[in-house]
Amino acid sequence: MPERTELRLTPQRTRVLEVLKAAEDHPTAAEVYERVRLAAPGIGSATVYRALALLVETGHALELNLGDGAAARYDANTSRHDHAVCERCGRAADIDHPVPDGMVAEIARRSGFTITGYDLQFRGLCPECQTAGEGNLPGRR
Amino acid sequence: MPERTELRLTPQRTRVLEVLKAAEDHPTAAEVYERVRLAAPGIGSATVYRALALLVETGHALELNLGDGAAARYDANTSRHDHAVCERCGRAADIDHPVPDGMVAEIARRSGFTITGYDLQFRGLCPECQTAGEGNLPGRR
DNA sequence: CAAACATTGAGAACGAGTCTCAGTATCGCG
DNA sequence: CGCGATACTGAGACTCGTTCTCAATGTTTG
Repeated sequence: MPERTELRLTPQRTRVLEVLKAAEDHPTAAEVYERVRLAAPGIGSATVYRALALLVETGHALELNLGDGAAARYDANTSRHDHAVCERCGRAADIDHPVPDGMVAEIARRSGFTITGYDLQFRGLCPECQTAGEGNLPGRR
Repeated sequence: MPERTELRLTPQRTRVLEVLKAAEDHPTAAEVYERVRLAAPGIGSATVYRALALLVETGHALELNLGDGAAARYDANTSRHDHAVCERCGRAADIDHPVPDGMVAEIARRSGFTITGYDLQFRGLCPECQTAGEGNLPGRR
């Protein structure tokens, strides 16, 4: 895999990376763009999208696909981890419990695919929503 | 739990369901639309999208979000299974190899979530794209 | 310094999907 | 059967997130 490692650190890219690192949540590209604009109003969306792609490519960020047809989310925590997504409030908890290598190998063997990775999200109710009962969900579609 | 149970089986909806059931692959909505048009040239895309949403809602089909901003895909096989997605051509193969219950229980215990299910997609290269080398990808952007 | 190359911002273009609207089909009921 | 209420349809305009194009600007290297 022709991994790209080098990246010219322009002011724009620095800001994108800063926003990502400061983010407590897992912002979408559009959200990153919004936040970067606060600090650098003149920046173009194309630049932010390009920067994000570059950061992912160079291993400085992860792109998460949390299903649901939602837009990809970005995460400056580049270590491998999965998520448990609350079906009620949308909160995502980090899960650090990889699928066993043996299972991946077995699936590769059966399917004929060369497996380079996987995305795994658990669905359920977070502890808060379990106790909160059937009341007030926030404005999730 | 199924909010909506009734569904009027119009000719258009019947065709959409037929196409889905006949599909060996996991067509996107746009592909379903194309195929339905072969049999019913006058049909509108809105009708197909509406029919697909309805089929998913009534439990006759599954909607797969295979990540990466790709279009949703539909599957008339409504039993639990996962997918391996080709990063090159987008094709999805069925994977019938569930995550062990023990692992799910362990994750529930550690995270405090009540886990009701999970979505798992493997990424990689399908057999065809492995042998096809770096040449001719289909019209994937 | 100058040519070669990389990066940028603006906005056009794109593709998937949704919405609106007027017309048509179907249903329920007297 | 007749008729009004309701559901469904097709066309196409529209939205939204994202990518592309391109001229301008910045940076590197010889």
